[in-house]
Amino acid sequence: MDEGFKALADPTRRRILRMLGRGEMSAGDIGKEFSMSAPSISHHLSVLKGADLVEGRREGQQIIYSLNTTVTQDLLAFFMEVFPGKGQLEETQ
Amino acid sequence: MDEGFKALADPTRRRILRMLGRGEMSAGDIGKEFSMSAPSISHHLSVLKGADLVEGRREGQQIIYSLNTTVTQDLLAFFMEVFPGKGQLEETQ
DNA sequence: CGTATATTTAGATGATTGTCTAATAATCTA
DNA sequence: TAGATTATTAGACAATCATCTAAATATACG
Repeated sequence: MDEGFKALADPTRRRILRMLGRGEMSAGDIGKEFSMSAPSISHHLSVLKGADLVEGRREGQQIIYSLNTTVTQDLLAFFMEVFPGKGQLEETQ
Repeated sequence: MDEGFKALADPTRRRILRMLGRGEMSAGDIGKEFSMSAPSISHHLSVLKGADLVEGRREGQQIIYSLNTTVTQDLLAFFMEVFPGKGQLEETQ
């Protein structure tokens, strides 16, 4: 879970997760939305993959990335433990 | 919000948050549960305070720390945006 | 096969981070 | 006021991190 939180600590990676939350994308298409070199994006994708937050599959020349929700529960569980009763967004005004 | 996620990226700080989730504690009592110098703990508390995740008040010689939930919603909102429908822990098996 | 396209890997570099010891600050009490 | 206790600040250092360019890998297509 440490890797999960570390992966979330970078704004570029959080933005990538938000993008993938709207649907899967190729590495290249992800990179197009950032003013950053392709290797840097590849590095971030690798960190996200290492944290099991995304997964990638090859499709021809491209690699298609999508969310991997397997560790989501672990991350949320931390919030529930620390901030009980805040998980349901009940008190969002 | 960036500071919030950065603050969560360290296991010592997450453990401090869990401890404070069970009730407020003085800096010294927090430090006693770690094999780490007092200045290091103080540094972590400062990071947590800078991220608005905890707050501290002086009480005599001690400084009492407690959770500050003001940014919890922002952090949770990120999860909701990326992983919609996972917030209620409905699918926890 | 040879070239173009898509992506990753390798290696370098500057910035940030976590930790430590030593010193400082704030409060209490005799 | 002097000494003890609690906690922070200052400064140093090694490790990690985000980024870059250059090179390598993988696939597609003529």
